[in-house]
Amino acid sequence: MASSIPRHIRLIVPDTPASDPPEDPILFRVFNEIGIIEQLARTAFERVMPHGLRISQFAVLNHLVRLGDRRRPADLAEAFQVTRGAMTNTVGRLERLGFVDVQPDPDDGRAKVVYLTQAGRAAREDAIRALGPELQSLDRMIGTERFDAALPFLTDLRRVLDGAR
Amino acid sequence: MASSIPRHIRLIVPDTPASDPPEDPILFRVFNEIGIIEQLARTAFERVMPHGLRISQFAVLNHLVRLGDRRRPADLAEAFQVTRGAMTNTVGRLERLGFVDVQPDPDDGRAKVVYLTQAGRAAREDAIRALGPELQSLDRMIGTERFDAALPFLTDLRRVLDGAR
DNA sequence: ATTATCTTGTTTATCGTTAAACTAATTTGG
DNA sequence: CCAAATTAGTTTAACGATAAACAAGATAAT
Repeated sequence: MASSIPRHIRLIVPDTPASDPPEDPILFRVFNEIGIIEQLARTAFERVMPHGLRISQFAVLNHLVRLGDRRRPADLAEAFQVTRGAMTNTVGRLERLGFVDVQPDPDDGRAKVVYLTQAGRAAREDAIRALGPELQSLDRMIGTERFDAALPFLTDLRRVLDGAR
Repeated sequence: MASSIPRHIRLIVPDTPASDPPEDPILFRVFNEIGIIEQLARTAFERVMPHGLRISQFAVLNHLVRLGDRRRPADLAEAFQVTRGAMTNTVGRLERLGFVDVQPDPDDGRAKVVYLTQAGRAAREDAIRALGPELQSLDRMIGTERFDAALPFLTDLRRVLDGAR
């Protein structure tokens, strides 16, 4: 068995000499890759992100610019599939950075409403500019078509996982 | 503009009435889905996992069973693309659970070697059994072929991201 | 040989996340 | 109309991860 081979010989003898390495089932492998990609992408993006923005914070800024601000934290939590506690944290940090303005909801005493500030819009532009080269490089190395082709699968997988909660 | 519509009317009036919602670039959308999937899958799996095992801990157990134990923590960290600090934590927890045995490496005074215990092998079996229904359900809902089709893209994407560190 | 460099593993601080417990406000049903 | 149930947001504890600084052993170079 492989684990009884002395260390200094293992540099020469391959790990699984006779038989192929036993493969994980396909679903394992897919989720494993997804987990690693998430980690690598997050750290790569956050490395170039301006203002010390995290992906989660940028995502909220981006959402507010694209779909309009005046959103309640609960709606943002829903949109990003995170707990409200997580969104409390994210919105609080954006507020301390001066990128959003949080007001009580005049129509609902429990709720708050999140508004973008001009600084927030600018920060989002900065972030998109900073992310550009990184994304372009990935686009060149992989090919847009393959991202296009993968999206429906990922969307369906997300929907199914989301439905099963 | 949409953001000036009173709250009680927004239930009737769609968010983006005239124009379609501006779409994020395809790469954004792919990474966004991947991030959400990672989160949902991790919590779904850990909910059914026995012995309070985390995905990261199960992944190490599984790796040791499949590829053989007697691995150094640095190699495990490399294999899973995590920092050594993270692996110190994971291996330490597995050790406290009695699922691995950690010995000093006789060939290298800096290093350690991780061995599986019988309890570790059994725990991995338990986990695979517990994960079964969850995975089968996903398989039925999505279709194995689509997982097969997606894997090469994910593997390439992971490799590119990994190479760009 | 000795020094400089690299490598292994740990520790500390920081972060985002979940889960669960909690407060306060709104909505629903008798 | 009022009690019960739901909803919005916060807080706390636990966890896994990164990054950076560190100690100690191994390797390489001169």
